[in-house]
Amino acid sequence: MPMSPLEELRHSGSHILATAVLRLFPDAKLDIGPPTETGFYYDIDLDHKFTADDLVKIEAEMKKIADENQPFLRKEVSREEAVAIIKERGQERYKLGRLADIPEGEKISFYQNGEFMDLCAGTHVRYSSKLKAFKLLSIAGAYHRGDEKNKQLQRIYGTAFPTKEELAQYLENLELAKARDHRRLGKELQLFTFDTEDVGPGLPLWLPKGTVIIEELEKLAKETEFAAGYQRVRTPHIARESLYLTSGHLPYYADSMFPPMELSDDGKEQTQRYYLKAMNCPHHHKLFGALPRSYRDLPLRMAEYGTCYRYEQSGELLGLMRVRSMQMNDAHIYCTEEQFAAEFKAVNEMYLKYFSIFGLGKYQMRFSTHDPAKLGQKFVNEPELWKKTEDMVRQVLVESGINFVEVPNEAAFYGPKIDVQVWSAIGREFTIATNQVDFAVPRKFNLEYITPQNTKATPLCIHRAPLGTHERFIGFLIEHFAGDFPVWLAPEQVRLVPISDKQLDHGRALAARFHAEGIRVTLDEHSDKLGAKIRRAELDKVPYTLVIGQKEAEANSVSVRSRARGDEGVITADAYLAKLRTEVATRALPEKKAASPKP
RNA sequence: GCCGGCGUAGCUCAAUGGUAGAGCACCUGUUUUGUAAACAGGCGGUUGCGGGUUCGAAUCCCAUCGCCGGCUCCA
Repeated sequence: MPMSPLEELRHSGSHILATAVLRLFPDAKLDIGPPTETGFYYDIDLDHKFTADDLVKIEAEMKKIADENQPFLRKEVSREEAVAIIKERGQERYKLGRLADIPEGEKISFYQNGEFMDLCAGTHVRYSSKLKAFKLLSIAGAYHRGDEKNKQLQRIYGTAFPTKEELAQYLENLELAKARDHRRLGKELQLFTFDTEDVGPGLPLWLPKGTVIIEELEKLAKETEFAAGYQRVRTPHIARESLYLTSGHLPYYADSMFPPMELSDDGKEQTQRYYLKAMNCPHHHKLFGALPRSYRDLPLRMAEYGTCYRYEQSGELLGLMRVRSMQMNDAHIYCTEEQFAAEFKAVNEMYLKYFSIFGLGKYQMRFSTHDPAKLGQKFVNEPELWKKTEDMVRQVLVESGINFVEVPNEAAFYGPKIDVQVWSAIGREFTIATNQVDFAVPRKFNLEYITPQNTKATPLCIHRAPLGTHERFIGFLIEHFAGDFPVWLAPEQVRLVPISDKQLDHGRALAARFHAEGIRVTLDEHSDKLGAKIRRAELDKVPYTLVIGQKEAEANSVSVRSRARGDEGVITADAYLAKLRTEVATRALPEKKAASPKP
């Protein structure tokens, strides 16, 4: 596959990086150095631990190599010659394995620049001097071949662009992305906090302002689900071990669950194990099974914002995006095979409706299927059901005209699924929502309904969570909107700013009125100058600041300053309230489009 | 969990072996302000926690917890 010019440049950057590393550290053993979406890296095995200082030196050496204007030369060789070249260069530790990956019959090529020669399919820029705008960014550990059983190598990341201006722009964007990092904004805007000492890592505490967002999201979900014929249920946060043995989760996921609580009843020898729930489905299955069900009850749609706990590995925690306690926009739809397509389609449509509410334009639907080689291990051993349900899902996707990519070997153990991936402002990729088919677990729970023929049948189950978890979804929204939430979600919708203390009483009366209308309003009572109060409101990212001076107080009007549009002039308080009510009720998006940058 | 880096006041940061400091925030007073920072004073730290070296440790060493950048994982 030919590389794009940018990929060629970056790939050449990684070769030049390797050239420089070998000049400075001749003992380095090279593994692999490809271009990435944002730059390039090279994986290196070396006893010496690279430091930040080393990066500076390596970068300076790379600059020299670029100035040497080395041509990149391609050389095709036989497998035997390739082995000889690798050995001659003392790079057999990883490169022989990489050579073995090249299928018999395929061309084996090396690329040479200056004294450096690397096993490489290509392609490259013609001369090293093409590499003008580049920068080494970081050092990280990376397992050889991405397998944690293998040795961990040192990975040096860098990036390169055709021009210095583009590089500068990229680096500036990285800085801008930091400013909209949800961890930083969450702290600045007082949305949530962590107390890693006494509460624990990965366990977010929601401050009142963040809780407003949670409750607005739940309101949206409840309205939407009610309209779509869902029923709400509630279940406990814990269950006995047997529940997860029945569901089959325990053998697959015990490592990801908090260790069980052992309870002994009244000093009896026998103990009971309780687990914090990591998923809601088993509880919901119990609810389905709690009553006799008829085909007339189907499709039965059971919804709950369920709280789950997952023991994520410490290194995987990341702000709100990866946490150990989470509340999920969960629901399970029990239906017949005939109903499946319509239900699955309706769920996808609900996703799209939500995405338009949040102005989420850039997303990717991933259709995850099973791997036949792993039936009975990673996936339940039901080859026919896999095929049947995967065909059904694929058909719904195609019929709905939804763009998707199909990824084998990533299904849930109980059936195929669709994940919705989005990209955060920092370019990180997240699964924000999921929609899964389950043809296996209902049977384990002996879930049945009576068919029109008075026989018993097991329903299919659709697991779906269009708004994902509060934690991840809000983390994403913070970055998506850069903290400038639409008015309906904004923790503080209106800030009243009196020009002087003389308008304080009027301000209090107005605040009380707005509050009585259900508006989230505050009054700035500081005795600062107007400019300072405006600044404070801007920094707090309040969508509307209403300035009240002598004139406004007398006319019962307000001077409206919109965060998105600036000074909008004076209107009566009544007229403003009417506009605001509409904006909230329609869940209007902010006018200044909060773009979420592409990865 | 693994590799590397980093933990100083609510926040952003300074102090490199010799008395822990600044700006912002907060509180008080003065000011009464027309669309992004008025002025003055005050409060605030067992330098993440625990050991060690030293006459003396924020600073050096060990251990531990946490965070950050990646890797692995992600129902």
